[in-house]
Amino acid sequence: MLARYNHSTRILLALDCIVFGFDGEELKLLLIKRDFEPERGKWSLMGGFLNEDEDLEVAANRILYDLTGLKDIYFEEIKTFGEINRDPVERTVSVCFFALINIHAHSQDAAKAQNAFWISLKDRPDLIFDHSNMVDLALERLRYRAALHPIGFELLPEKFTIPQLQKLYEAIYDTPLDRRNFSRKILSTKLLIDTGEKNENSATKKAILYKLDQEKYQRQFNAFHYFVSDFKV
Amino acid sequence: MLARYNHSTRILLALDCIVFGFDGEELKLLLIKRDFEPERGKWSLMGGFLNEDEDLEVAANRILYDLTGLKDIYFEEIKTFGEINRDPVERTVSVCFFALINIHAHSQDAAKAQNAFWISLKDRPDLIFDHSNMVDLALERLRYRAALHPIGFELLPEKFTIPQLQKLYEAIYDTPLDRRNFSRKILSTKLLIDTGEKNENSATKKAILYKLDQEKYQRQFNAFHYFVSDFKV
DNA sequence: TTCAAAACGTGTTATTATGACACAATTTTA
DNA sequence: TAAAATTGTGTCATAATAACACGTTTTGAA
Repeated sequence: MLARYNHSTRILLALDCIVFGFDGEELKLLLIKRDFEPERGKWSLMGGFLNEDEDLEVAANRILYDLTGLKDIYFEEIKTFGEINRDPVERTVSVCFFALINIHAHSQDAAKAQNAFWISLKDRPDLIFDHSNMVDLALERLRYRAALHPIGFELLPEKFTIPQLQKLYEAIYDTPLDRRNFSRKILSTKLLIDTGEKNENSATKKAILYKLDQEKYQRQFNAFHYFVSDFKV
Repeated sequence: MLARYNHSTRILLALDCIVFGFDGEELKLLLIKRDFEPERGKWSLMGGFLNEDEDLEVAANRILYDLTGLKDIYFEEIKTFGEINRDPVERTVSVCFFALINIHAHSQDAAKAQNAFWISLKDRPDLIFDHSNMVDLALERLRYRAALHPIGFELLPEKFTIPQLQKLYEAIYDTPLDRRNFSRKILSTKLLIDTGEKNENSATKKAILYKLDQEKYQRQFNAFHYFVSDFKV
């Protein structure tokens, strides 16, 4: 054994992830129906432990990949939960983060292997440990971020319409938004490119399909936009 | 030994804290001149290890108390740093947070006991490990938060003038602000109460001393205010 | 074939917020 | 007593916002 610090407490470090998805109508969570101990049969977030030879960020990507089959997922760290008794099995400190994915793009097989299911936010069950608190905080953070930064696009397919984007924002904030003001706001960011196509799935007037200007998105990511202008955190 | 998870990796968990202070002119950091190993003689952030019987948040308060003699300090978690080789002594994951204190209110004795000194942000030395990255991130986060939330008050004494507050914001963003627009902005929040007193230390026109409307501050904390309206994150 | 219903795209207007700038008042000191 | 520094308040043109109206496209029922 090499040199070590003279401090006895070494702790199991977990990561727990809130995965948000959007089906066009509602905001959803990818939750695990546990077929393993502890708390078998109950619902929880997807999680895992940090390995000895693994960066924390690498571990987060690994856990997301195991759950969704996707790489390069958008995620943000939220908070590290470290109450003594948060895990009844053993003292565990958990680094918690949320991820945004296109609900139609992930691997069904990967989700199935983890016994994971999409659950509407409005129907969310009680979760084990402090996972419900984590979801509360994730939702708060998502609202905070999405009000100012264009992260909502991460939840949509490559091509999307402005009404779809609006429905997403309405789902995130659980509030109706004015169609005309929202459209003006979004278009003023110049982040959207008209693909020339229209949404053929519509039963009424077909909406214009846009795609994100990826280059401008990366460049302007940190500029405030106030997507939901009357939103108070 | 009670039940444990079947996972071998248990890790030393550290906390590192960026303490910001403001002396009326410049934004400063409370840094440690290390008289202990490792990296004796170099500069670092104040830190410590999480104890077995201690909540993470309690540990953060303990570390801040040991450094400043203050309780109920304003602090926010920033990020958990978990790269494999971030600490050359032993794998250590560090929960990093920043704190804001009134530079004149803390205990000189406590700081002296920790060999801590106030260093202007502009003169900041290289720090050990990844502590310089932590400071960068803390500053970014402070700017982000202070642009939208009235946390700047945490750095000032109980009674302060609007010009003092403006100097603080100018120090945080390292940019000049328009005196008249800033004043209008701040007063429009209705967070300031005129104490009826004036700043007797001034060599010219004495500015009005205000105090924070604590009740309204707590209530409105999460409302956006855009204190620095042309600030881009 | 036509018309009603639903959803989409764009425009108008009053109000408020912002950014740039001017001027008068206070205090100390030369 | 006047100059210099600093503070408090005001103005104005422009931009952003919130509330609201109208015409267009598309489907499907009459």
